[in-house]
Amino acid sequence: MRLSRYFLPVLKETPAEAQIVSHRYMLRAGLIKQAAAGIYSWLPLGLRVLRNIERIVDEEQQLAGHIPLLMPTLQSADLWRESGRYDVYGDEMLRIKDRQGRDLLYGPTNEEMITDIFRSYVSSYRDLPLTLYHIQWKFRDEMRPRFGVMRGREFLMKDGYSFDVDRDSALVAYDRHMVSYLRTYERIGLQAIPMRADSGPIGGEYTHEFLVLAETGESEVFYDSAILDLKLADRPVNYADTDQLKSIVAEWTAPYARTDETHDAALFANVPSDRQRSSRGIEVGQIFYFGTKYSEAMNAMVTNSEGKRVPAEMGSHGIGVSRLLGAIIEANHDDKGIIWPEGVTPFHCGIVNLRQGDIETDAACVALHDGLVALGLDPLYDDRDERAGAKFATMDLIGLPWRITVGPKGLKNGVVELTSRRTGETEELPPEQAVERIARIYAGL
RNA sequence: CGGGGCGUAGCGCAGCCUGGUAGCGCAUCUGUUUUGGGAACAGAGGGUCGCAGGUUCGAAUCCUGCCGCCCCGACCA
Repeated sequence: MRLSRYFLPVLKETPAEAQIVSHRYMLRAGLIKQAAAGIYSWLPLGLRVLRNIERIVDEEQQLAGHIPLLMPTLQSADLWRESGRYDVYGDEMLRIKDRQGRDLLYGPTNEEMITDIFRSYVSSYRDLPLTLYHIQWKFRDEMRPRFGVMRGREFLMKDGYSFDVDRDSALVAYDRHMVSYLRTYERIGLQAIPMRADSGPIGGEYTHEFLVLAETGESEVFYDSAILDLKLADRPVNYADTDQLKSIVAEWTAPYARTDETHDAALFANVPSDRQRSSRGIEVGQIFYFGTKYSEAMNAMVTNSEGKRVPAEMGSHGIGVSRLLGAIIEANHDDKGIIWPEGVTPFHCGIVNLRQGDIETDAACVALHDGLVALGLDPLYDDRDERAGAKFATMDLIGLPWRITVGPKGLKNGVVELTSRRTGETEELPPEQAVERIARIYAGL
């Protein structure tokens, strides 16, 4: 993509309303534009990142054997009356009337709708286990939206719902989700720690929140630093192997890690003192086994192997997709701008032409650009007639992890510069090798 | 929803207290010179001062109401 042909409205000055770094950079780098309190338009660059995250989440869910579908944003109030939540949910639910005076709502979550789909078609344990999920916009009319997409009213979320015939099998679904979430965050380039969460009035210990450590996080968290060393890395995961799932979950839930909601000072004291940590965290996902709350209320029954009709054992599991952008930036930035992890970067690398208009330099940039595109990569070529400083500032702000700098001086020696946004390290090498290097970096992703 | 603050050019702001027909920086456009880390000079365009009403000869400025946005709190992926 040529920058001169793209739509990238970067801001030199920080908009007054943005308080935290991720919000400021999202506005300045032209990722989003606020449409109303807690509601945002996704500009081209922001949309690219959002789609990348969505794609990774989607791929990992399907690897885990979960089935995608798509439910609407608008829902009829009837299902919510059936579950009893229409009156309970309160002002956070955006309620709408259509022209016939029927009560609709903009879905804040989808337990009712998925339970209705499930009960319409599934009646036997032979069709289980089943996990259905979608990635869809939600609306929760927060009292106080803030921090940009970290705490918007409209947000994109992957929400999945597991259905099983009994508790044991539902807990396998729970483990499967935890493993798939660990893989997802790792691919995105984030360290998200599963922490024992508060299960609320339903009770039970089977809920974990995934938190990204960041000063601007809204939750206070306490953990054993040993958990930071855990990595799935290239470990092969077989989702059919419930023992493997269980052992991975055991590994990640062994070190102490809790939010202030569930924090237990006595237990925390057992952690060796040099490993006791407390900090702030951003919640980017939650898994939750809640049993038969909705299946009983909405009569979602299945026949088990003994011929008995039992309510389905359910869990709901969410990843805040749009919120992840904010979390990624909070965890990956410096004073010049964003530093995207390779897994989600909107463009694989930037190409900076230091002498736009110089025939040889222009030709070298185009050759680099086309060479990368031929390998299936997506470079952003800054072909504006600007000074080097302005071009570098833009590249630093929008945070592409790699930059190739092309100028007449280097070309005289047959080299271009390859610079890492994260480390700032620069290496001179022939253009063809720069292309190969970029290709190799992205090969496994 | 309670408390506080803000709304003036695309962005960041001054002017308001003490009323007299709108200004600065950046950005934009034209031209010239420039070009290895946010260029210089010259010129130009762009605003019903959030909306409505009131006071006044006259309102960005004073008064009233409304709308929007931000911050702190209680609630949340």
